[in-house]
Amino acid sequence: MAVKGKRRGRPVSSQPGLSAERIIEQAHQLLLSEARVPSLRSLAAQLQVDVMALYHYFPNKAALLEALCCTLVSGVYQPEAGQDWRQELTRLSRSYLQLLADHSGLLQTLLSMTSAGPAQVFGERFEQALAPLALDSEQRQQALCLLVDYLHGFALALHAAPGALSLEDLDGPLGFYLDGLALRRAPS
Amino acid sequence: MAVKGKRRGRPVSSQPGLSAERIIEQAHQLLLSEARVPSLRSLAAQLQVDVMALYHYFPNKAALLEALCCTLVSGVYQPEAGQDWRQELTRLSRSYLQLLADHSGLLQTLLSMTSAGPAQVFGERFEQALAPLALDSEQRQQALCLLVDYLHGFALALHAAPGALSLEDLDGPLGFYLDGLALRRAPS
DNA sequence: TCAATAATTCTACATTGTAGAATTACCTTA
DNA sequence: TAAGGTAATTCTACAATGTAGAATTATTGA
Repeated sequence: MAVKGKRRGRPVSSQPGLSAERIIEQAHQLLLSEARVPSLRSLAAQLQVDVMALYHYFPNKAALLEALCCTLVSGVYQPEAGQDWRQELTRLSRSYLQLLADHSGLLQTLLSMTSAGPAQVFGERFEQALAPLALDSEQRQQALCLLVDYLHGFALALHAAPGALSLEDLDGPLGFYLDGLALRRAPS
Repeated sequence: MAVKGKRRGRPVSSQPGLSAERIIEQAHQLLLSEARVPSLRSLAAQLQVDVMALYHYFPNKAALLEALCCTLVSGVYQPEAGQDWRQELTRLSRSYLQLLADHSGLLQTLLSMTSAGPAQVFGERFEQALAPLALDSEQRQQALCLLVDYLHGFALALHAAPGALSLEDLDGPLGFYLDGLALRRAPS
């Protein structure tokens, strides 16, 4: 079914028309307003277009969601050099968790992307924020894994049991983590 | 549709018949063999029973999966008192992660259960393993959150990008975490 | 003996993602 | 300028899924 007996076939190209960008933007809005990944049908309905039109721009739903994920990197905090590393790492973590919480339906997609996604960017910026500590590369790697997977786990908990947990509950464990990092910088 | 024109209505009670236990056990086997949560139809097919028969034992699929989760607690390592806390915490974490990895389709269910599940049990046994450290309760709580959510995040990554990650990749970050804990026990 | 209740199958539906074909507009080249 | 190819769209259809509701048959308690 379509959007109400619209004329079939390619439309005249005067109107703005469909585009990958419009699709993604609309998907993003729906994701935020419904707080879950929209069905292709509801997405198509919002765009006043037949479902199958979406398939002209993306091979399948997963690809569409990946594309959406790629647009989210701007929400990841960019640490400033020269600032307190704890503060910068806290801001970075908060922004990333906020992003995950706002798009919790995308967690799976997020994690299955190997590059160019927010997870990747988080990793890069983590390194920047952590530079002042001058840890060796192995420790940095482990610290990153611990933090990023922790944040993913936190987001998952937030998603699975909403109400039982809130963003503020990040502070305690994050502080604990940061303390551990700090102790490591200055071995007695 | 059923299992091929089986006689309708309640069956004679000589045979073993269906039960919540049989359903859960079969679901568990399918979960392991297909490496994903089975559909109710495939589950019913294995049990040679109509799909709707399952609804006599569970109000819905989520409840069935929760019940399954409850049977998994036996897979969580029980720390022994008097042993090295690092070793015990490592064994505990490994066993829990293994459990999560073997049942990754259940992550969501796992986290939405408020009690009696493996997550709960992990928490309790974490406290036991950590007793020798004599941390104050706030630090214990933070340490637990950090670890458990980390493990959930790790399991999610394992699930979303299989092949990119393996269980051994736990060791680095876990060691990092344990070092942090150790530093905290003996403040200089 | 008979009514209630337990355990089951059958039919049906809404929702989802997606394949394949038909339709119409646009663009290039002869 | 006509024709053939390609781009962008709608339509129809299907399979998979969870689940509601009713029909059917056995068991049990009064």
